[in-house]
Amino acid sequence: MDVRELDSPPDVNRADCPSRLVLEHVTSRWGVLVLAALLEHAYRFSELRRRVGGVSEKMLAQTLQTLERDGFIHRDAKPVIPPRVDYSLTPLGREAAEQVWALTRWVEGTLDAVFDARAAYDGAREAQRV
Amino acid sequence: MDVRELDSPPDVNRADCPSRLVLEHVTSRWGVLVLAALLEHAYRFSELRRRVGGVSEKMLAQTLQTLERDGFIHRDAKPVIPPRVDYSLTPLGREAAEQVWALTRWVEGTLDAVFDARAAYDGAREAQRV
DNA sequence: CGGTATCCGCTATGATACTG
DNA sequence: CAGTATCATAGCGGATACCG
Repeated sequence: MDVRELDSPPDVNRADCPSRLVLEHVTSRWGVLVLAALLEHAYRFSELRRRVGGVSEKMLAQTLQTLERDGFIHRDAKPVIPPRVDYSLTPLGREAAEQVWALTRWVEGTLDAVFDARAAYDGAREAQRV
Repeated sequence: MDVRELDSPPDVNRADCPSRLVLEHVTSRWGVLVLAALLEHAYRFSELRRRVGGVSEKMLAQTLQTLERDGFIHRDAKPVIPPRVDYSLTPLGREAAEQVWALTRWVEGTLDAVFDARAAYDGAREAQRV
């Protein structure tokens, strides 16, 4: 990975860059949490809804559809009554999930440092205002 | 405008989990691109604005303030006329930037697979509708 | 159970104008 | 140059109701 590659063909810098969209799908508010949950094991719809705190049916369905369409999630709808649908990660989705999960863990590990930084920032601002 | 936010107890699954917020800061639309740019070298405000395609002054300022407050970015305002302000990564910010940059590169590398998956998904839907 | 359809408020984002 | 202030708007996300 060479950062200098960004210099001339800065695709990521174009507003319509397609990778930006995929990135936003996997790093979206619910995308991160869904991927993280499915890293454990497969989940049914309502299980997933309980597992991921605070997500509405609509947003869960939407997130799952987006990630399924991108090839990150496999949807297995069983033709039984009552309906049963299992969601799991595809190999591609597992890679994605591991990346965002690593990032999540890193963030959690640096939370203390972030809080310190915020306190320093806010403190400096407060002092300046007086 | 107050950059500060409310803090709350841990657990990624809770909607008010603070790490979720930090994660959203670094993976935000402009956060990703700003961090990636600063991975190269320090930038001035307007340089950064040109470097990151399509960002408004307002959003760039807001993104920089948020990331500065979290301790990811260092702001160096020189008391000269005309004003000159340099932005660079802190050690913590460099770690963050490397993570999101890795994720970005991974996404770019899987774009073809994602497009294939989308074509298959859309094709199946189309066939089903007929 | 596992969704879809509809309405709607809120916030993130953006365009423009202005300031130190 | 490096922002801030103001206003306008699109679309994210939630609540609710309904369907197979």
